Amino acid sequence: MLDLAVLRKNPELLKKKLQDRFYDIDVDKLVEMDKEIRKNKSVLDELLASRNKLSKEIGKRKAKKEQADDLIKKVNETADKIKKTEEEYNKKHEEFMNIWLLVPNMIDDSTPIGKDESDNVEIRKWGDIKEFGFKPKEHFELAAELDMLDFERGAKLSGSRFVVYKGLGARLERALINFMLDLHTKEHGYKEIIPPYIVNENVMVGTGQFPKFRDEAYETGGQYLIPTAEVPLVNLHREEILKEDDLPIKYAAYTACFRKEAGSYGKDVKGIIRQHQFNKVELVQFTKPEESFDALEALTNSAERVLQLLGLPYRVVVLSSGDIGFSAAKTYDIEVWLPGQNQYREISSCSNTLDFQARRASIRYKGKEGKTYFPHTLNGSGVAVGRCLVAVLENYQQEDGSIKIPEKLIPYFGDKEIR
RNA sequence: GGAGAGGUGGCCGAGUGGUCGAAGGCGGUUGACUCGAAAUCAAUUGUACGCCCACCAGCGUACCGCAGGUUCGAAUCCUGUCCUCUCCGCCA
Repeated sequence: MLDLAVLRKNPELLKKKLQDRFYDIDVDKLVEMDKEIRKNKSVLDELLASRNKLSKEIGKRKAKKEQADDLIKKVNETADKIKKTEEEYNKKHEEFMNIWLLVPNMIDDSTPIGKDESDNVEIRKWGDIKEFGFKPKEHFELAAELDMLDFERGAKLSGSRFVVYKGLGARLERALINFMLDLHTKEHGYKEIIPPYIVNENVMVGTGQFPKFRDEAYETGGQYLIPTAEVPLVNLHREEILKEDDLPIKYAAYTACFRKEAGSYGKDVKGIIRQHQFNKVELVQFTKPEESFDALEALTNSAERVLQLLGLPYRVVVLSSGDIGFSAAKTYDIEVWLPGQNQYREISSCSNTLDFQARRASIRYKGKEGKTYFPHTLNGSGVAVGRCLVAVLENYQQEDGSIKIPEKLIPYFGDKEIR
């Protein structure tokens, strides 16, 4: 949620920012609605004030055992008007919020303007792309030969886009999770969290999934399966006022994630690149506003270190205005090199949402002088575990179809190779 | 799943229809004392929205889990709902 001050003081800026994202929202109408709501509020407050005053007067008279019928009559005359004004105010306010919650964050000036992912800008590359003396296979071919992934049985149990990890496949996934969590908690200063996987509706609103992306979420008994640990981690401090000294707060969590992937029909149908359920290690930070962009760099670097230590080549791109997510002002995607696909694929997405989520979830902190502020929230994958497993398989495959395990992962995996 | 108790400000805790945004305590902040700290004393200390002025400030409204209702007036009464705790049952 944006600061209403933008709407009141600089609607032209908001219009431009929405245009950059190719959003079609009637800003003038919002300005008009906001004005009307404030007017209503003033009228309502005055009515209530006069009622309160009279009621107190009645109380005083009754205490003195005096008649107050004339005052009661007077108050009763305004009762109808108060009710009507209040109802109208509530209705208008709700109408306004229904639209306001659909307004995306304003992109930062460093976010390139562009219509989609083809306008993302490469920032840097890391690692040497290995020359194979043979045609590298895709991960699902390798996994099939090594009996690591079972798509048929995944489909039997749960339908398409579900998979069963088997044997060394399951072990490799688990090793990656532990490796990542240890790295972030022991070396990057994150506190490990195991959050609930099912959350309430307002929690989904807090991080920006709802109301706009309701179709993406699995619902269960009026609650929702988390599409990312970002949701419970950011909302951990919803409706709280933190202390300035508490910041920055850094959380890391491994969770399964659940997404309906509506609208991605026909995309990535083979393998585990796009699943309804997948594992992810997530990083979240709460920072002071002036520190959030430095924190975004640090958070992205922390995610990159996972790939560096595993020896997986990648590049970092900054997302364009047409590709960036709803809540983010600036986002770096980390794309890992997949030799089997012969292309870079997203393995992490690191975003600064500024105070957008903090406002939605009502997360504040009290500064040293006693004023309350909204912290900035950041989130990033550190990294997507399934896609990381794909990257390990494809980058470390040998001509005979076996997989070498990256040096740093061996203590976690317990073997030097899979064959 | 059954039975009972309870949800009040950062925390503890009083308050059962009227000057209660709410006693008291703890904590926080500021000042005095002190070379400094502790102790002590004094003052101050909720959130959101709106109005007004932006030097400090000031005014109004709402909020005592949440949503309704009764009433001139609700933290207090009524209804619904959510949550927490205790005991029993079940269970990883």
